[in-house]
Amino acid sequence: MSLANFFNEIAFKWQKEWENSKVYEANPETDKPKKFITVAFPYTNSPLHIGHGRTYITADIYARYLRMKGYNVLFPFAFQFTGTPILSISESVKRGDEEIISTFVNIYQIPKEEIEKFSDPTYLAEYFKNNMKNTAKKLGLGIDWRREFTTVDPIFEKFVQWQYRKLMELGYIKREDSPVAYCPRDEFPVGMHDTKGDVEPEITDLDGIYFPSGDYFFIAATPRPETIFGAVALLVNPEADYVIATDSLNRKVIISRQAYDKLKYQISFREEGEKKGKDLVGMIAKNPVTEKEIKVLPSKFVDPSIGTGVVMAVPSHEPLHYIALTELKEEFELIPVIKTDELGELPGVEAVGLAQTRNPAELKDYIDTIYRIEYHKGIMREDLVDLVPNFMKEFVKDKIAGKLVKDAREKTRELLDMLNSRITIYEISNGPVYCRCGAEIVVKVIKGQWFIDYSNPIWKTSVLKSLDKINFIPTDSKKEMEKIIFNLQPRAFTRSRGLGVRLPWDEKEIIDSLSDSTIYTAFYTIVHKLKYPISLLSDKFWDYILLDRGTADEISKELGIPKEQLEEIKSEFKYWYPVDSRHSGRDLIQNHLPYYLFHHFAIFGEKFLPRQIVTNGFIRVGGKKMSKSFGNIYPLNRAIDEYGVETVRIALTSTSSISDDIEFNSNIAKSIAEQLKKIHDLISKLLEIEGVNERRDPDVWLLSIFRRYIEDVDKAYENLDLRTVYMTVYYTIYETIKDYIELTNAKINKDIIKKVISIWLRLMAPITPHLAEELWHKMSNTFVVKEKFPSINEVEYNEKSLLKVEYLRSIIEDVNRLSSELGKEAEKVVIYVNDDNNLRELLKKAIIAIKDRKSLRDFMIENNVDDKTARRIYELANVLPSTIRDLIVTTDIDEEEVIVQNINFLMNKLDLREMIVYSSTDEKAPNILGKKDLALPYKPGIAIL
RNA sequence: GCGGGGGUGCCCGAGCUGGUCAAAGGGGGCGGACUCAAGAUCCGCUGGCGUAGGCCUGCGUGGGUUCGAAGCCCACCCCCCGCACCA
Repeated sequence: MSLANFFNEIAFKWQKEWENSKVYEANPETDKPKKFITVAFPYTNSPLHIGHGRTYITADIYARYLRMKGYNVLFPFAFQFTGTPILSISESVKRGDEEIISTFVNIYQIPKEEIEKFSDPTYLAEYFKNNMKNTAKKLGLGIDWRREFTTVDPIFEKFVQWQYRKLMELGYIKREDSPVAYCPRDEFPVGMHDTKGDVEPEITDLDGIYFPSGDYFFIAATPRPETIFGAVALLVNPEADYVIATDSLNRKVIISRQAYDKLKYQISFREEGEKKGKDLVGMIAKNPVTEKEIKVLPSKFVDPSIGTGVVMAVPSHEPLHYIALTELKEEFELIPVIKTDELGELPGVEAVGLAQTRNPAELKDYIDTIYRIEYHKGIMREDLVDLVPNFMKEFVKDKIAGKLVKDAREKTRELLDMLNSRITIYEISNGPVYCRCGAEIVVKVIKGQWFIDYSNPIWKTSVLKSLDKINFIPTDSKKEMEKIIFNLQPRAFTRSRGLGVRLPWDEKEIIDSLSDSTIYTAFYTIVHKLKYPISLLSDKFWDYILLDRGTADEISKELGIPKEQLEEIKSEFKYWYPVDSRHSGRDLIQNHLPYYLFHHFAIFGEKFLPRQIVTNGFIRVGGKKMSKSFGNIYPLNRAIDEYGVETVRIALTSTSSISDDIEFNSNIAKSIAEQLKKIHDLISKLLEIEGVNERRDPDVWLLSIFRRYIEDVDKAYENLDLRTVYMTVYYTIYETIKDYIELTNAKINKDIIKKVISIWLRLMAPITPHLAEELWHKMSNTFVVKEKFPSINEVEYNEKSLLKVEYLRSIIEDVNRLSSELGKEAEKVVIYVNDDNNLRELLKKAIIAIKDRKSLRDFMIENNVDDKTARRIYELANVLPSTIRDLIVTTDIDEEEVIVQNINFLMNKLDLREMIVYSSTDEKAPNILGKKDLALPYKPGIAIL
């Protein structure tokens, strides 16, 4: 049987037992302190993968730890159905999309006949919900499943709608026009999951500037509106088609056909006529700010599909414009607009000279550099004032000339707006991007899009302030969160399609997934008790339960729900809330977690913010972040089958610190599995050995050292430093017990080993509960997962015994090291112990001084020693094993006596024929190999013969 | 640009509350055992010099703090990730 199967059989057995005994069903117990642990729930568009696993197992470990520490722990779970991807996948399946279907077949091994049914989005979501739930159970997550729900449950919809009516009342909802990526054929906004090759469409904005030309206006598109002062010509593509259209002010504008086809989704244009590009050439236009007359010229560089197909030429700052104009052999002016220290007066001209090329592709680096330097370091020239007509001079002088480009750009826009000469144009910057239906994605401006106003200064400030009340793990995540919240902008929170909750006041809109999942953790506390007709769950109901408004009598009368039931539901909410620890992946710091805090604050106020937020790093496979495009998604189920539950639980959570990414691969998993097997076998064997009853130094040493382990592991669990827990519990303790067996020559003390194993199993129970349970039942009939976490009071602590054994171990280690280095077996060993009491005292002082970070100089002055002695003693303090170093501060032993008492033990252990101990101050003792002089306190001189 | 995380030996990768750190663990390489042989498995070695617990070089580069720096501080170079309506 493989190791994976071996552990999985154990695991599944105990999972059944726990379920039968309802170990994880939590109900309010008013006399017991509670802990409420939640995780960010999964989106049900595919099975759980090992990335989910990390967050869920971490939370599970924490929940188990807290339960053992005596808390009443609630750890619930639910499923996110809301969102458009499920719909997109479903539609793709219906369409027979090979890419999607093969993902399900190859990565997730889903049967074909199931996939066919995915054309029903709800079926798909349900299918993956059940699949996920199964996997969660297999993982051993200790969840109270009575409280599971999905975000399309009618009760949940009621709950979310209540929340949004509250936000509306509070004035946190607003409407604005908003650009989105849009498929013109399907007629809906698209995201990454809707595009061919899963490309996220990115939107940038450009400025369209109106240049009057007789009865017409050319609209030139530019990313750098501030260079308008240097625009000395307009360029059009002579081969392209242009459209004449009227805008909302009834002006006749000219843009390319391709631009028109895209911009009609953003701006209300009405097509009036058509012109060839070459027919536009020769027209005279006017620069709207300088009012200079400029020519319309032909250039093949102008791409009619970019911007508006009309370009304002600024040869002074744009190398390509300079090239285009010089090639036309036209006379033109060079008007410098921006000055910088790094670039010359006319960067557009200079770049062409420097690059020694007229090829646009080769000039790209130069152009990027000019853009970057001018934007970040450039200053608008003072003489711009001379270029503009009188009525503009004051504005240009005050707001633009001499100002940083960064600021002047905004002011130039203002100027153009005052002249009614500017529009904003949106473009797909990484285009062309195609919809799965085949059509090219465009940008559409949605009129009156609903927004949540996260930029509201009072709301934002309150949330920022309240961060101090929350414990962040890792601590650095708080800083990150602060910055994100500080920069948080209003968020468009509704979509036109997909599964989810309808917006209560605009029922064709669906509240998007991140926005319906902001206070849903409150829902867990009561969902299992809400067995009422939907119609009864009015706003008054929620107000009473969650906000304590109104009286039970009043609500009971109005809704016909018994008063006692209302009171019970409310008190359950009050018992569990707020969340004590919220767990998620690190990526949610920039969206979900801030929203979670904003909404909690808005609805409940500061008192119900989560007490702690834990964010973990990602899981990498093959050195890369898991993603569909790398094809390296690792389903959790597969990992469990291949390596076993306990191995997966460790590999995904405990092999590195919480903020770091974890690499998951078979080598690591295998070595963990092997170690677990070793532990299993060792404990099983120890429980069978007869053992002795006498109590010797190594016995006391073992107990004493376990006291330290309890302390360390307890603290590590509390801080979710699972790496330390893992190293200590699964390796250090294992080695310690091996050492103990060695030290006692396998004559173990029965009671002591039982006690120590009991502690060991309880220390490992949060991380590997199944293994712990299996072994625990060899000693007891109770559930280890419900036992108390070990306390240091369970074991005696004797520093002297500790030091004695550590000292003997260090001698054994030293002798072994020396003899292996010499390449000869030790037969006879001579040991010199240093019993110079002054030196001992000094050493003790040095150890304390080092701990207190005292400088060498202070140490010298305080103890009246010279530089050389001080350095030597500092060095000695370093050389000592850390356990000994710590112990001799508070206790000491007579080295010679300890060795003499244990001389048989040492000789036995080292396989010696003879062993002699001398004191280094004994003048009669021979100085073999000069080792007598080498002896130092706790670091004896050793001669091997 | 802003924000986050990094640069470790032939390679991957731990360590990063300063001291058993010449630096865990793999992999690769070399040598050995087993084998007719190959594979698998097991053992040893894998910076240099030394061969009595030592010295030198060393954790991106250059400085600094300290009795002591891979770890802390400063500067520089380089790499990766995120930046919104997407779960």
